[in-house]
Amino acid sequence: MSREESRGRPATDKVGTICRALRRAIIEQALEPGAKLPEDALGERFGVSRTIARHALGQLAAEGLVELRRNRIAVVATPSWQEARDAFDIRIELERLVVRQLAGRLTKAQIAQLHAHVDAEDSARNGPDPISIRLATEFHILLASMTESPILIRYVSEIAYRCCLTLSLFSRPHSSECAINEHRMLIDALAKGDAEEVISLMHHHLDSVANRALVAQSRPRGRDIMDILAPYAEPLRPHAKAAG
Amino acid sequence: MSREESRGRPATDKVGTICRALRRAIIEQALEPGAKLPEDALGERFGVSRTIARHALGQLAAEGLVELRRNRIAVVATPSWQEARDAFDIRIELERLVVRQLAGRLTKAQIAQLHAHVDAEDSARNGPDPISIRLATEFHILLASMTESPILIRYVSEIAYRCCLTLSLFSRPHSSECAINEHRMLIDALAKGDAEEVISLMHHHLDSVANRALVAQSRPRGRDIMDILAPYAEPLRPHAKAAG
DNA sequence: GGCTGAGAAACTGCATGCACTTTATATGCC
DNA sequence: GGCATATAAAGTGCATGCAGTTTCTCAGCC
Repeated sequence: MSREESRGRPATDKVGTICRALRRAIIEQALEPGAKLPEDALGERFGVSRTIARHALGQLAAEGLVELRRNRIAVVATPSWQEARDAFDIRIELERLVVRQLAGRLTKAQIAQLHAHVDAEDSARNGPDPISIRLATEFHILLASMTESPILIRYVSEIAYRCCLTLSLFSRPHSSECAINEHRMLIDALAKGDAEEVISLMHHHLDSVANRALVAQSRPRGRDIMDILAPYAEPLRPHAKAAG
Repeated sequence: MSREESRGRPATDKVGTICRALRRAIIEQALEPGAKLPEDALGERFGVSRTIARHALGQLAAEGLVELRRNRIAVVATPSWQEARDAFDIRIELERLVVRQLAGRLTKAQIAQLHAHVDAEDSARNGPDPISIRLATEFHILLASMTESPILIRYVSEIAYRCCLTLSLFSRPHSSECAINEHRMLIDALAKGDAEEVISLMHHHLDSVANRALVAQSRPRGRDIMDILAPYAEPLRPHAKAAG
């Protein structure tokens, strides 16, 4: 960890800056799913050229936060309910790896850091939903980052952001108390070092989050018109629109 | 799966074309880890401008196949032994999801397709190593693609490619017979539908592959000089080279 | 009034050009 | 000859410009 600072903040990494900004805006729902992201506007806003903005959009698309359609304006991704479910399934497995690796191996400083983060979640509890959702997400990313496994960190972050995005789509007014409590229990179990217990707690926790959010395919708020109307659609005439 | 063709082959997707080509070249070891990838050369080779080549490199870097250092020529990634180990750990979990979801749910056509692929692996057995490694990797990707879960497919593909890359770094002359046999057993178990058995088989299979490749930190062939020399380094003088 | 279609505006796809950084080469010095 | 330094070559970082596509706007028509 000496000369490999590669992922730090290399001098003036404009693309990275824009990515971070957009990522945050998206998970805080400042940019809702479906929101348009024209290269020009982005570039102008961040004081760079379209080239850079475009590159950043490409990265975000690779992470699944942005949808890129040829010759069309990029938009914030709107995951389907099924994709959300899949994302959570994957996330559960990945975070299982995280806690398995971390159980009983955290330093005092790290445990303090985790507690501090949950404290922050606590203070934000009565604030706007998006903020507490973001903080909850970042708790998991903080956890992952303690594994010091770059690959695991990247995947957990990515999938956590994606889940965060779907939360904003499907979740009702967010109820964060229980989640915060579960975070605290998680920390305690990690400190105690009982791997089995931690894994079970994490599984239960993520399952709860997913279920609180995705129960019964709750009305997909910003979803595509075609999907929303699907149950209402009477077969008029085989109109051969997208028959392929 | 009607109007969402987004990831198909949109008209003339130059970036995607270059990505696919490079990806394949990398996992077939036509481009070894550490190989330089100058934007100019790439652009010229594929008949596009640097802009496009650059964009493609960005995507591959996001996948972990390419390393991008500011102001320096991009190179094919050289994962460390630890990263390789981590990658396989993650892969095991992801592929567990795949087979869990697939057990007992494959159509006859799909099973035939899988058998056909293994047949191809068989024919390539006496050919060059890189080809059989690639085919073995693609078997797993084929499997993943049958889940029809875009997220899972993407993650499994990505991690499989990464593992494939590390195989080329650490593996001794590749011995593929057993892997092929394990693939066949996997298909049979999937067809039979015993989820537990399939999961166990897959776990064992991937573990074997990882161990065959990564035993005892076998000499990292193309690794960084500094790492190779680390065990030999005597503390000369605190030269304050990269003390930060 | 509502629908259709032509033209304008807005955007993306991509190549090219210039400034700056790194790397390779050659020169001078000891 | 061996090492440091200057200089050229190669390469990246980024902005800009043009062509082609999509989307918006509004006049014309039923």
